[in-house]
Amino acid sequence: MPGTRERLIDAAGEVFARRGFREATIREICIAAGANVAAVNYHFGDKDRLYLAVLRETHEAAVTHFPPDMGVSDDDPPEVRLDAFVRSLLMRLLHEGRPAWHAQLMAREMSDPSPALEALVEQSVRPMWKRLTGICRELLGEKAPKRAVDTCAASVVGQCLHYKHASACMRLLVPGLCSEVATLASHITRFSLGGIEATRREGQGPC
Amino acid sequence: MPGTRERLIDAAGEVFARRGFREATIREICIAAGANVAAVNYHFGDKDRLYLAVLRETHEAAVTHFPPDMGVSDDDPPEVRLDAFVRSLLMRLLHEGRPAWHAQLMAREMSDPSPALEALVEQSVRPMWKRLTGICRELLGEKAPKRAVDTCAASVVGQCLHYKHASACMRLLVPGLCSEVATLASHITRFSLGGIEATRREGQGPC
DNA sequence: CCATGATTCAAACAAGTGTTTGACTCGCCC
DNA sequence: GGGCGAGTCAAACACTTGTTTGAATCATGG
Repeated sequence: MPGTRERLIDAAGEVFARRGFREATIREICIAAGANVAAVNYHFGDKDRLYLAVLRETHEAAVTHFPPDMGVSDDDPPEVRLDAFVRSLLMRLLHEGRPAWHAQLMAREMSDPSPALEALVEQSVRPMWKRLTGICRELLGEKAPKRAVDTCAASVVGQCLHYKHASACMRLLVPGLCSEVATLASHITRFSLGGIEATRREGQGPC
Repeated sequence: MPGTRERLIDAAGEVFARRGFREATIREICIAAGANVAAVNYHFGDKDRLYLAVLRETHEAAVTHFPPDMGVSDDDPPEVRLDAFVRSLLMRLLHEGRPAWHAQLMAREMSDPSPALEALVEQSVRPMWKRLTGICRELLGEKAPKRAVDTCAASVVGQCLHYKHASACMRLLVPGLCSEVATLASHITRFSLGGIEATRREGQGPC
């Protein structure tokens, strides 16, 4: 049985990912960790610093378990790297268990920011964003305007995050749609490649 | 000066849209409405029924102010109707003020459901979903599998909702991107038409 | 074995929440 | 004017939240 501090981070990761920072209660976390309510204050100071510790802790677990490049190299064609990016993000968002906590915490921070958002964006989100915009720029061509690159990247991550953010609604609307992650990833990649190609053609003007 | 009941619904619409059902407090709503805390209990019974009243009230304001067809007819080509759908949804989500409350409440319900989600889906979301899947089916061709129709529709609304759900994050990532609604709508329409076309080609298999 | 510091515990605390109460005010009809 | 019902109000209630407290327990080195 690991120490109380580790059990608290484990339990807090699960509860924060499932209920969000505000909805999660220290009592629920401590019960799940088999610890006393005062343990959080003793080991971390307060709820905020426990949350920051969880963000720091889960970051590594996420990148090692779901490498953002999924094993493809920077020399592979951008279509392959886009597919790897989508597949990695979707798996992080929809998987269950510890390695998925970090992406789910990021998704929650986006739709309901806590004071930790800014640090989280700089630490975790911006590197992924840079990777994605790099892929998009390659697909759009070097002379594509920055705005086209950004909106295309937003379209890609918007499709992926939708299955997390609106999962409760989608389950009611189209039962069973969110279950097959691999199929969803294939669709999003194909859809996005088509969308990026259409954006590229538009930028070149009529010919 | 309208009656207390009307002022409460007005204030509650603004507060619920901005803070969500759980984060909004009766006291904040009552102060904004210039009413006593007991007024909610007197006029609506409890917080839940005030929330339901707000959902009912704002629904009409939304559809009359931002008609989902934006004036285009069912006989217009599906490309035009898709553009109208995207533009209408995006304006609802990103505008400020009373007519936008309903869409923002829907967006909040999706990412953080309250007991009212199911009723809201049946009343407001499913009709819009039916309209969108109809457009997608037309673009994909009649023999397109149901799953392709659903995933394409999800890709379209996912892109739109992203600018609402992740607005705090996107503001940090790409300042200024979320400001020009009309440009965003044009991009999403073009991107989606390209994505749907790619999905259609895939469905027909190699030729 | 015991002293000392780290850790745990039940209990309490202060602040905030939705809700209820009972007195009070106001307008209206007989 | 008097009674009456609808509406309003300050105050309190019951409950949950994060946090603190001070004693009890444990572990470890002398």
